[in-house]
Order: sequence, then C-alpha cells, then structure tokens
Amino acid sequence: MAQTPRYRFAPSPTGYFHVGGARTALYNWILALQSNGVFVLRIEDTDDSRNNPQWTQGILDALAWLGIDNKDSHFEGPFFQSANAALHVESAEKLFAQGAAYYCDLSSEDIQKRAKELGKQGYDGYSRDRGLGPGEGRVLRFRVPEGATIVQDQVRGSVEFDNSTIEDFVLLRGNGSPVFLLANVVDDITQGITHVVRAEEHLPNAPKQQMIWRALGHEPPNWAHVPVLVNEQRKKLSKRRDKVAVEQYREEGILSPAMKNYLMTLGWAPTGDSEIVPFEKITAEFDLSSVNHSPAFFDIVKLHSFNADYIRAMPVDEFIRECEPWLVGAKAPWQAQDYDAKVFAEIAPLVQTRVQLLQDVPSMVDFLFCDLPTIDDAAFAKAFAPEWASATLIEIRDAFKTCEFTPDALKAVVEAVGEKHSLKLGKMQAPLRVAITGRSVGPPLFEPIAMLGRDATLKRIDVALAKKV
RNA sequence: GCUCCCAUCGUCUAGCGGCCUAGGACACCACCCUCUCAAGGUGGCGGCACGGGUUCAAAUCCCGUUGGGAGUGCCA
Repeated sequence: MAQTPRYRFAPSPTGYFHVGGARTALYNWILALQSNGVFVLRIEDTDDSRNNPQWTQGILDALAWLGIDNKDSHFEGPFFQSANAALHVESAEKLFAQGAAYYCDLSSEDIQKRAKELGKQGYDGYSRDRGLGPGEGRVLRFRVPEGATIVQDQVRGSVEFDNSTIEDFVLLRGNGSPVFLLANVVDDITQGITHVVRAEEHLPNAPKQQMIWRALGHEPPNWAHVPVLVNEQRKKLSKRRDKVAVEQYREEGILSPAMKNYLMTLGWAPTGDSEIVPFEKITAEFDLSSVNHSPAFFDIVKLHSFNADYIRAMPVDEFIRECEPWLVGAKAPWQAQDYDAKVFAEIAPLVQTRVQLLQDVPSMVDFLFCDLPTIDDAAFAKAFAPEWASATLIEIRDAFKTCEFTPDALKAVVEAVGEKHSLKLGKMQAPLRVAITGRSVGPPLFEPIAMLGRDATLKRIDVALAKKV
C-alpha cells in the first residue's frame, strides 16, 4: 500500500504573510486534501536576527483565515525548526563522518581573493583534501560529487544540473549552526515529507538538497517548483516594494474566498468559462502538471473585481455580518452612539452592489450616521453650478415639508418640480443629493431620505442652501 | 559573467498536431437599462515574440535568435 502523501509548507517568520506564500500554502493544502494526505506546517525560525514571534502568529492567523488550520484533520503542526537544531548538527556530523562533507577555514574574504586570482567565481574546493577537523570559525561544506544531478519536477519535468556548476556549499556555519539548505532537508526527512511544493526561486536549491537527501540515505521527495508571482515590472513580488501582505488585504475587506479563488487562478485555471468557482471545484480539479510555467502578475484590480463578485453573491444578512468590523469599533468613522444597525440593515442591499472592498462601505453610508454630512466641495460646486439649482431645491424643500415621507412620494415630489422646470430627474437630484449625502455619487437617494426623516432632511437642505450664499 | 527556468490579447488564462477565421475572465470603449453611482444586458477593441525546420496539416513538436525571470550568501 502506498504511503500517505505528506506535503509541507515551511515559511520563515520574518515579516507579514506574503500573498505568494499564501498561494504556495493553498497549493500544498489542496494537494493534501485531494490525496487524503497531510499538510505539515513548519515554521523555519532559525534566523534569530530576523525572527519575531509576532510573525509566527501572523502566519497562523493568515492561514486560518484561508481555511488552513488544525480544525481540519489534514493539518499537522506547527512545528518549529529551531526545536530540531540538535538533529541538524547531528546530521551534519554524520555527513562529515562518512566523508560527504569537510571542514574549511577560509573566510569569505579569502574565498573572494582566491576566486579573483583564479579568475573564477565562488568557492573552488580549496579545503576538500586538507583533512581539517571541526573548529572555531570553520564551516562544514558538502563535497559535491562529480557527474550530474537530475531533479524530477512535477511542473517542470526533469531538470538537469551539471554538478561542476555547483560549488561545495556550506552546511554548518563557522559558529556551528546549520544553514537552511541542511535544516530544511533534515526536517523534511524527519517529518516524513514526500512532496515538496514550493516557489520556483528554490529550483536552484533542489539539486543541492537532493544530494543531501541521498547522502543521508534517503530517496528525495517529489519536487514541484511553481512560478513566482510578479509585480507590474515583472519582478518577483517583494515585501519592500510591493503590497504583498495578506493581512493588509484582509484589513481592507478582501473576503477570504475571493482571495483564495483569485490566488488559484494565477498559474492555473479551473475548467469552464468562469474563473469564479467554488473552492470545492478547485480542490477537485487542481493538478500540478497543469500549472503554468511562467510567472504571473498579481493584479490587484482583478482581485478587487473577484471580491466585488463575492460580495454581491452573499446573502444580505451575511453581507451585513461581514461589514460589522468596519461599522462598529475603532475602524468606524462615526461615534458609536450615532450608528444605528437597523438603518444600516435597511440600506445594506443598496450598498452591496456598489463596493469592491468592505472598507468602502462606511463612506457610502456615513451620511446616515451623523448630524450633518461632510460636503465635498467639488461635488457641491458642480451640483449647484446650474442657475436652476437653488431655486428648484427650495421648491423641493417646501414640498418636503408636507408630503408623505416615503421613497415613492419623495421621488414624485422631485419629479414634479423637475417637470415644472423641464428637467430630468437625473439632473434634478444632483443638488439634493449633495445636500443630503455630501457627495455626487452614492446609493439611490430616496430610500435614505425616508430613513433620515423629515426634520433631518429639511435641516440638511437648509444648510446646503445657506452654504450656497 | 555563470547556472537554471520561461515565452498565447495590456493582464490572468483555455488550448497538449486537424474541432482555432485562437475561447473565457479582468481592464478599456460603445449602446441598452436607469434618480446619481453601481449592478445587469448587448456589442466592440485586442494576442500565438521572431526565424528556420518536421508534417498532408503547428499556437501546439524540434532547433536557433531575441526578450523576460530566478538563483548565484557562513538569508530562508
């Protein structure tokens, strides 16, 4: 019987959680689900200078947001690489004992100097046969054998590396600590990893790691190197330059299913004419061999479009629930006592088709939750520019004093005034809209006016009229 | 420089030798609908990098050119 496939995702906690990492995690997760295998989360926290526990929690939270956590039995971990340090060193010593590795006392400067003299690049294997033992400041290097190393990659096919192009790389630093290349392999072996699915930037590491696997007496895993995500300059997404933090998108009101769906269309596509598909369909159809070979541009505009789609597809009550973080609490732009959940619930269906990000919601309804709206100067200037603007607004106001206060009746009033002046409703409503909402665009006007009530409405019109003079 | 990877509309992709006068999505444009803005509907713009082969037939296979990308750390 075949063994249970074991995938792993091994981020290092050195900053916000990267969307590229999220995609890699999703790939591994889906593959584990498909094969009824295991998704191992391993935090590679061996770089003390850059590690921080807060980032570890960030990774956990972000993964959970994507639906990847220990609530599902396919999830295993998190494991911490630092906990395995002794084993890493032990493995290195084993490699040394069997002659697969050797110590070297050259400093980086020495190596550069030698390289320059030889007119070559990198380390030349100077200490290969010097028979050095361990010692302070000495690094342990892997003795790269002659020949070639072929990496069987599930997305790229077989990739051949001539071993002569691979220098004797470092396993243990001068201070005795293991480097990524080694620790990563030892952990994979220890944790019984059978499939390594990671970003393409690791492809050059694969032959080296494969040699370590073999030297340690194990068959290497199934490799898969997926293309990187790039920015508009076609450069790999970087934390410094680009907006890559999953947390940030979440803060802006990107929905988890939208993010997952969008990420999965980068480098791959579900069957059929729609890219917006349930995660179950993706899980059912995803296949590494059909993953694209070239980098994909992370297009925020398209992400937003996906998000808007998901927002619209939600039942209203769910939409209202999702909006809550932006309506109450620290993020809300109004005073807590001014906010009325009932009023929001009424207008929610009207804003649902108008937002791409949940964070866009407050600015669309804020005029309902304050004494007077903040009037946008440009919108005001434009709306009140026509010579009929003030006059018609006054007529509307006077009619509003006595008319029935329902959306239909209010609309009829405005239409009647418009007819009198031979103006279409589309034009007529502009000054009214600015007076009521402070803006020239927004949800349909008459429903909110009815919600606001007669007194508040008249007050706003008067204030706008006064501003005019 | 060296090693490796890659190449279909602006972008994400479908396409695995004939269903391709290359399909879909985002963006963009136009029209319809409409109280503004959206949403929705209809239509449009737009692509197989180039050159050689192989084949009755190539976006699909091979070679080369060009152009991109990644790596080249005692980071991960």
